[in-house]
Amino acid sequence: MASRDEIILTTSEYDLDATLACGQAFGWERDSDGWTGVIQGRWVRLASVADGIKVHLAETSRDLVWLSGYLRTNVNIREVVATFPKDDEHLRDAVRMCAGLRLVRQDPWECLASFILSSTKQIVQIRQIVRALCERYGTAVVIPRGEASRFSFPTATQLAALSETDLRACKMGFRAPYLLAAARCVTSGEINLESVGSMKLSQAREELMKLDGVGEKIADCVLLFAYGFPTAFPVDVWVRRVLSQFYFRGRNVKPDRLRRFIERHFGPNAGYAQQYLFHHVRLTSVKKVSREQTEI
DNA sequence: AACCAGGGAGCGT
DNA sequence: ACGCTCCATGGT
Repeated sequence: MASRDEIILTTSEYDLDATLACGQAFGWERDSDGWTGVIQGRWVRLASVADGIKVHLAETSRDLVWLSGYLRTNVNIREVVATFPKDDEHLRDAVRMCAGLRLVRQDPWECLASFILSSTKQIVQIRQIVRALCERYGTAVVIPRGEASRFSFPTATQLAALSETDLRACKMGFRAPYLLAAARCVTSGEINLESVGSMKLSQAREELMKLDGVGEKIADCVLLFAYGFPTAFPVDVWVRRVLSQFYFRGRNVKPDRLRRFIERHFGPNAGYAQQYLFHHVRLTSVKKVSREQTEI
């Protein structure tokens, strides 16, 4: 049968907006027709519909495993949430407020590179840097007639051939040497990103942290957002703040103690819990700021 | 205009 | 182990 370029990916309890805008992936662009992005070199536009996600492709595709694998539409989010600690009302509130927020499964190199660029940057800026990087050094993908051109995220090999000055043209500042060195480590085989996925969590974290510019937080982001380690738990300023507020009466908690609390408290899907807490605190914080501004 | 951003390296204690 | 400063850049 003739395949069409528009399909429905059936799923439920999937908040596409929250999922693609929450700061786990930086390559998605929203317009009035939905979210446009590139997955494994394929242009795709996604939009929420009643029974799932409407998928618009540039080229026909014999199956959508590459897409359902990325979006993790087969994950039963209720089963995930059911593993959260029962007596944690803060987490329950966060889940309720962020219903439908999901974790996606990104390409390891793209995720690693993006989060190397993320340090001390706001999410909007990270998106800008990533876009510049794709447009300058990525590869144009096939797009439907009339659509704006899009580029895949540059491979490690593509970036390894560049200079630090080339990268700085994308406004990444002091992160440029980190990204360049990482690209060259991956290209030379000094680090094997594929092998990281089969390691134990602690070993995988150590492996990623061998890279200059990759500390615990960035390593955990890659382990959670690309490799799908379910207990990886990135702790950034927002998460530190919300954990302190919810579980330590707002006290400043030392890193070691915080790490032990996380491992004991959140259970086998701690990474999802982290994302709910992160998204929740950012939503409430942004709301507070805009309210302050309108009241003045 | 000043402040701060999904951090990390390189120090010193 | 913790705490501090610096790093480059731009958005609110």
